[in-house]
Amino acid sequence: MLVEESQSSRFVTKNYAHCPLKKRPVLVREERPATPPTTPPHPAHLATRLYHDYHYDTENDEPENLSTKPEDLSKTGNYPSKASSPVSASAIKVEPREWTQHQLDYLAACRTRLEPTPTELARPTPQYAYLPTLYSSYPMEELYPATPALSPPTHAQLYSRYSPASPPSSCSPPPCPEDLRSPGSVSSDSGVSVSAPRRPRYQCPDCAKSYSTYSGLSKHQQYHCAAAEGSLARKSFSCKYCAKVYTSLGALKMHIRTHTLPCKCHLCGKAFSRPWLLQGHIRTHTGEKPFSCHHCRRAFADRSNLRAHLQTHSDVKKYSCSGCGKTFSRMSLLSKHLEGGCGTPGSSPYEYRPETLPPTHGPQSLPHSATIHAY
DNA sequence: CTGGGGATGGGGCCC
DNA sequence: TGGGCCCCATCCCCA
Repeated sequence: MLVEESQSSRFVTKNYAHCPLKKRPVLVREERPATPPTTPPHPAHLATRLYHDYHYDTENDEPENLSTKPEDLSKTGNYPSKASSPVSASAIKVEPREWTQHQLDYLAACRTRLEPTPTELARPTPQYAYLPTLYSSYPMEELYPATPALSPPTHAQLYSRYSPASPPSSCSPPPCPEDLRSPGSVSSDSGVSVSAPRRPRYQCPDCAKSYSTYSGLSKHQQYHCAAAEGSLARKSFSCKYCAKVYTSLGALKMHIRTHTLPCKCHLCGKAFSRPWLLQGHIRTHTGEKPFSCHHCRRAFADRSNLRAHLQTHSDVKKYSCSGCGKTFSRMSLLSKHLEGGCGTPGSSPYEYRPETLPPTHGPQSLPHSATIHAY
C-alpha cells in the first residue's frame, strides 16, 4: 500500500499546504490498472452501507471490522435525490466521476446487503416530541429527518431502522429538556447542568481536568492531555509508527488507527481513521444528502453543513462583531471581517450571541423567545 | 472581497 | 473499554 498526501492524487485537487498536518487527508493509492469508464450510477441508488466495506491492509494488524453495529447511513431515513427532490440540480452537486466495473460491482454488492431483517423493519421510527423548545424554530425533522418522504416505502422502512436520533432507551419517558441538548448528547463537561444530580467525576491526574465518564477521561489522556506527556515514562504501550506511548493496549489500538487509517473508500482509495468519517466521505461519491433545509429545500450530506446553512436564513447571525454589530453565520466570516480592521483593540474578538445556543450552555439558560436558532 | 457550501477532524458523551 | 454518534470548528474552494 502506498500512502501519500492528497496533493499528489488525481482525485483531490485541494491545496492542503496551509492545513495542519493532522487535517490533511491521506490517500491510499491503488495499484490498479485503469479501466474504461462506465456510466455512473444514479446517486439515489447508491445510498448504501458503503462505509461498512472499508478494509484493512494486509500489513495492518487490526481486525477486519471493529464495528459491532450495522452501518448507519440512513440514520435519517430521508434520502432526497435528484429525481424526487425539488432542489435544483445545482443544489445537489454530484461529482461527475466515472466508475470502473469493479467499483460498480462493489456498489451492487453493498446494495444487496441492505436487505433488512424483519426485526430491523419492526424498529420504530424515532420521535422527537421531547426535544427542548429551543429547537422549535428548526424542527428536528429538519436536522433529524425521521420520515423518508422522498423515498419509496420499502426504502423508508429500510432506512428508518437505524435512525441517528433514535432516543436512547434511557430517554423514555421523556427527560427534561436540559438533559437533551441534543439527542444522545448530554452536555456534562461544561458543568452547567442545573438539574441533573451530581455524578462522580473522573479527574486527570496530570492536568486535573475532570470528566463525567471514565471513557472521557481515557480519551483525554490518550490524545489531548499535554501534561500527561511528561509522565508517560510509566506507561508501557508504545506506538510502532511514532513515539507515542500509552498506558493501555486499548488506547494504543485507538491511536494506531490514526496511522493505519483502516477505513478505506473502495471508490477512490481515500482512507480514514474512523468509520463515520468514511461514511461522510462516501456521501460525496453517492450524492446522498439526507439532511434537507425545509426553508429552501436544499439538501446536504452533512448535518453540520445544514446547520451552517440554516444560519443563512436568519436575519441575525450567530456571530456578531462587537465593533460594528454586524452578524455572521460563521466564525470564519467574522474572523475575516475582523482582519479587515473592524475589531476594536483589546476587545473580545467576537461576541457570541447567547440566544443562539451557546456551545457550553444548556438550553435551559436560553430565552424561549429567542428569535434565531442555530440548530 | 464576501458569503456560502463541501469536506474533514477533534472533543465529548452514551451505550 | 471500545464503538458509535453527536456537535462544533475549521479548512478549502467557488460563485
